[in-house]
Amino acid sequence: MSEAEFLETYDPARYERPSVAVDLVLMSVVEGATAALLLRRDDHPHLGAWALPGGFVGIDESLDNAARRLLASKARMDHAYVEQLYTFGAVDRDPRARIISVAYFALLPPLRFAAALRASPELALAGLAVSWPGETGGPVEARTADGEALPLAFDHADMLGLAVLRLRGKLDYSDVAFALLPDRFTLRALQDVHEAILGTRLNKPAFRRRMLDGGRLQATGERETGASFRPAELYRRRADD
Amino acid sequence: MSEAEFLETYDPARYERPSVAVDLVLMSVVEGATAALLLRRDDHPHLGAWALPGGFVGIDESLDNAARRLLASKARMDHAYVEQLYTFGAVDRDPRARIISVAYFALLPPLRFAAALRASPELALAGLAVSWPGETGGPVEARTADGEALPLAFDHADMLGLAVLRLRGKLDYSDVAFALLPDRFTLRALQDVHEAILGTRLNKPAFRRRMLDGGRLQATGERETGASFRPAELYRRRADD
DNA sequence: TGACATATGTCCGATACGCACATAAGTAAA
DNA sequence: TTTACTTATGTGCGTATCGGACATATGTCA
Repeated sequence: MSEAEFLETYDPARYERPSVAVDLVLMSVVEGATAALLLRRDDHPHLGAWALPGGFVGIDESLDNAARRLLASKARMDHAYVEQLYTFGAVDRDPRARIISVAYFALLPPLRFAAALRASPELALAGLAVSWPGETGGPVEARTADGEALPLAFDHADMLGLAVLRLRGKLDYSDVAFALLPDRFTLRALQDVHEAILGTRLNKPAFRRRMLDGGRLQATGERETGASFRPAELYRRRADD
Repeated sequence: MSEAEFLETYDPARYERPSVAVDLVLMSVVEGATAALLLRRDDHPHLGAWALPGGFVGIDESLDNAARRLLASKARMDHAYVEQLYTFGAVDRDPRARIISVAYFALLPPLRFAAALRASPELALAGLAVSWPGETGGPVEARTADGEALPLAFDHADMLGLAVLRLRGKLDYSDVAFALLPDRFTLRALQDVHEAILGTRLNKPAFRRRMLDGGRLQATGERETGASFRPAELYRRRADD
């Protein structure tokens, strides 16, 4: 039997299949704290709770493309840093049906994040309240700017927790921090991003040394404007070799 | 409309659904090198190529349970270290149909690995030939003990590559190395596991200091037997506090 | 011109690591 | 019994890195 003949006789309908969805953690650092964009559910289940933007994966669409399509449709964004997080497959995670969800996260610099928020009025900004230190892991709460807790739908608190955990783990050896900053930024702004993600304060001289010796930064010779004190030099991410 | 009423009217069949499978990287360290268990395909597609053990996810079965079920059925094993790796969702990754595969890896100590190999004669031991240094990432080749390359089916070379990458990344701050060793082991055996995973040689006194100062080891007072030279002390993993 | 706030740079002590080397403790051969 | 041999175990030293205190630089603003 040739491969072509085999394919004609293969019947994938023999197995009952689950639905597959993608959920998207749209992250940024706003005023020194990590934040994500949430959608208030106006349908059952979890009516009134807050959920990550998501949608079902098309039958002719890769997982990565589904994530990018959601990024474009929910946040009117392209060219963001997008990475697959984890796949959630508990049987009862969605009471409607058996739905397996592949969680992705996307990193947006502050201006794009704010623009996405303006472009889609149904989106709300939620600050992430991480109650565990370091790389412990666990669910993460969402709060309004006033500190009010936003109830999260499904297992989305776990998705937020994994996003924070992944960011913390990749901070030292990848370029995720740069994806959360404009093209040009000061070392102080870079340190603010690190501190927001890690949830700790960092020693300033040591941080500067580490970044400058790391060779991933390039000085522009320009300085920030608008400061009422000595303006800091602007750096950009060095192009990959 | 109550949530119960909503659920009655919800129709998941509106969307055409992909099949969801789990593939399992059964890993160990054998004779100083990383190895995995492969299955020779006797069906189309990729007839004759080598594939990871895998299977479809039952409609009433969580992803984690599907991975454990495969571990039990393919390797007659339970109680192994099992962790989700990544979900592969390219549209054309399987010519039969749209099949999304959630890759898991399981870590087996050498004796269990050999027992699984004996218990399932259709399984073959494949050495992993990692052609990239450090945390670069990329596909990984499988070889027989003679060095002969085993052609891999589907995107399974990428799954093997991700398993190696994940192991390298977690080696320093997690207990994955202990999952690849018997209950009692010498520092030399622990170093061999580290070197096999990292693909580099490590400095012996520095490695010993790092492990002993790390506080995750507990000396047993016993010594290895059968060596024709000074026997090393046996350690065990310290119970979590 | 001087106060002020932050940026930038320097110095010092503590710690971790690579590495060379010394010593210990078994087996096996002389 | 003694000696050679091999690996385990321990020590000392130079180097790199980091936290932290401190000094200096450079802008705005009164």
